[in-house]
Amino acid sequence: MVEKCKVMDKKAKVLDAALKLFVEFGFHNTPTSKIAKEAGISSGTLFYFFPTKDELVVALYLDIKSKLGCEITESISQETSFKEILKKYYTTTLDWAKEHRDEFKFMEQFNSSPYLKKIAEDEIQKYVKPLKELLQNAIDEGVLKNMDLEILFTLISGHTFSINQYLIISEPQESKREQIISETFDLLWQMISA
Amino acid sequence: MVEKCKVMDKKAKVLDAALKLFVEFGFHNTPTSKIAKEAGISSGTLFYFFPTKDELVVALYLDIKSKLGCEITESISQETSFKEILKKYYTTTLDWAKEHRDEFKFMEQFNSSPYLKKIAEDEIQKYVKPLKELLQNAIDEGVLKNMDLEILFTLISGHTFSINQYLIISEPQESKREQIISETFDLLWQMISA
DNA sequence: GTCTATACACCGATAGAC
DNA sequence: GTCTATCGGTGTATAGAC
Repeated sequence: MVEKCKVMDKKAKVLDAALKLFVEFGFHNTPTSKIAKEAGISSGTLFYFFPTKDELVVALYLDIKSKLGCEITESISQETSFKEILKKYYTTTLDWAKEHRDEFKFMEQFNSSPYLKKIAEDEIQKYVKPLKELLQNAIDEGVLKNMDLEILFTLISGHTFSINQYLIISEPQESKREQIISETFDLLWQMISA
Repeated sequence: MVEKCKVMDKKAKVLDAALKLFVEFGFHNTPTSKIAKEAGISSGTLFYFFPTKDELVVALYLDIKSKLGCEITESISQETSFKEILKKYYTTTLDWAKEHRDEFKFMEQFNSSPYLKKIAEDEIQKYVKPLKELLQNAIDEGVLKNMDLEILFTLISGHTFSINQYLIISEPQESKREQIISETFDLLWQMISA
């Protein structure tokens, strides 16, 4: 047990260091030697935990994805009406992105890179399936416009993503921020609700 | 003149080759030697035109940006009403993305990479300024909801971008495609119009 | 302007001691 | 599990002939 904790700790330190450096310099301009140094370990130890650099990159991505997934699942568990659930989805994602700026930036970089091919399709779907099921129900119940599920999903993701970009760049004060989130959710809702 | 044409031709070939390889393998997994080979020239010649690999990457980005900019400027010149202009903006962007898949994929990769820092802010703004002015006018005239210009711009870009992603992945038939574009534009319009 | 040949730095990964 | 030392491969960029 003690052993395992130690392992996780080192692994986590490597992932932390890698995240920080990847976001600043990009995957390729970040040598494993620098990651090891930043993590406070030797190069040999890094490769003991992650057999290749690629595996490290992928592991980091999956780690972040799962953390965000947990956060969202937890936050929506208390809501009941569909609109409230969706709003929670929206706000939680934006809040998480604010508190985990590097993680978001990294995911963005990863998603639009050829690395994405290395991830199995079902691994990707795992995190979006719950939301898609929710949306399908809402369509069936006449809460949302009767449109193609994939388009609907795309619209919501795109909206969330772009408002997130805006919030990151403009850095509004907390009260202003909440207002923007609330108002842009209303706009989204207006677009997709029946 | 003949000299200049020859130069442009070689440069263009390098940019073509680089685009193709970057999209498939990513920036870092594409050595300059392979770019030169794909372009049918020697490594030395490549560095004669582009002093560093970074400059090549940036030049490619600016080249693509400017081509898309031209296309849009041209296409909207004949429209008169604001709604028609915006729709033309929307459809032209999506059509261009369809015909220039690699270019779009590359821009996406570039935009979410640390390379973006290498581009001057005004260089980026150059291409978005015309649209922003248009939007400001529409707000002032009461055609669009009175909201923050930057948010409005973000919303439109995000919408366009995400529908583009959807169209690329789902590859609908031409008639279906046109229907999707038309309907999603209506959704966008519903969201932003006064 | 274009080529060939090559310098030389760097990086990912391994070997082997502890 | 962790370190140090190092190898082999690769990639950017240059030098110099044509």
